[in-house]
Amino acid sequence: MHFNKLINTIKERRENLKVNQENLAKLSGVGLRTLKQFESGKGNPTLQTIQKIADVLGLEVCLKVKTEITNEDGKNSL
Amino acid sequence: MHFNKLINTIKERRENLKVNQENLAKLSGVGLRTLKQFESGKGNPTLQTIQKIADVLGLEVCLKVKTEITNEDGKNSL
DNA sequence: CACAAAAGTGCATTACACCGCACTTTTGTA
DNA sequence: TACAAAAGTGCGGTGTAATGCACTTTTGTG
Repeated sequence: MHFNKLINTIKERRENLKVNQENLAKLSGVGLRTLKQFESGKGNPTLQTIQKIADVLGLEVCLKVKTEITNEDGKNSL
Repeated sequence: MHFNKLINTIKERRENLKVNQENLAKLSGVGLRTLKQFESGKGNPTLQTIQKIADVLGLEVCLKVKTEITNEDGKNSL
C-alpha cells in the first residue's frame, strides 16, 4: 500500500515550516521513531498518529470524492 | 480522540450507496468486526484500513490546510 | 406488535503499530 | 572535502488494531 501522497504532503509541509523530525515529534506527541518510519514510507500509521502530526502542521485529515481521471500509468492526469 | 467527521462521511456515503456493513467489509477486504468497530466510533484504525474502505466507496483520504476559525468552544464557527 | 435484516458488543488470538535507544547513512554548507 | 545536523534503520518490549465467532440490540417495514 502506498501512502506517497499523504507522506509528501506531510513532509513538504514540515519542511516549509522549517521544523525537523525531532521537533515535530515533540510538538505532536508522536514518537520520533514512529514519525521517521512514516516519512520514510515504511509503516502503516494509525489515524490517531496521522491526526496528531497533521494537527501540529495546521492540516486536517479529510475524505473527498474521487472524481479524478487517471491514465494508464495510474498517475493523475492533472 | 474523535474521528466523528471521518466516520460520518464514511457511514453516510455507504448508506447513500445502499451497501450494508457486511458487503462493504467483503468488497474492501476489511474484516466485518473492524468495520463495525470503526463505524461505531470505537477503534483507532490504521491508514491502510481507512484507505481500503474509502477506496470502495469512491473516496480518498487527503490532507487539507486548516483555515477555519474556531471559537472559544473549540467548535467550528461555520 | 412481529419478524427479519442490519448494526453493535464480548471474548480470545495473532499480527503489528508505537516507542526508545543506539547506530549508520545522507544532506547541506563552510 | 570535512564536519555537523538531519534523516533513516536494527533490535526488542509493550500495547492494541485486526479478525472471526457467537451473541445482543436496534431498525424498519408489513
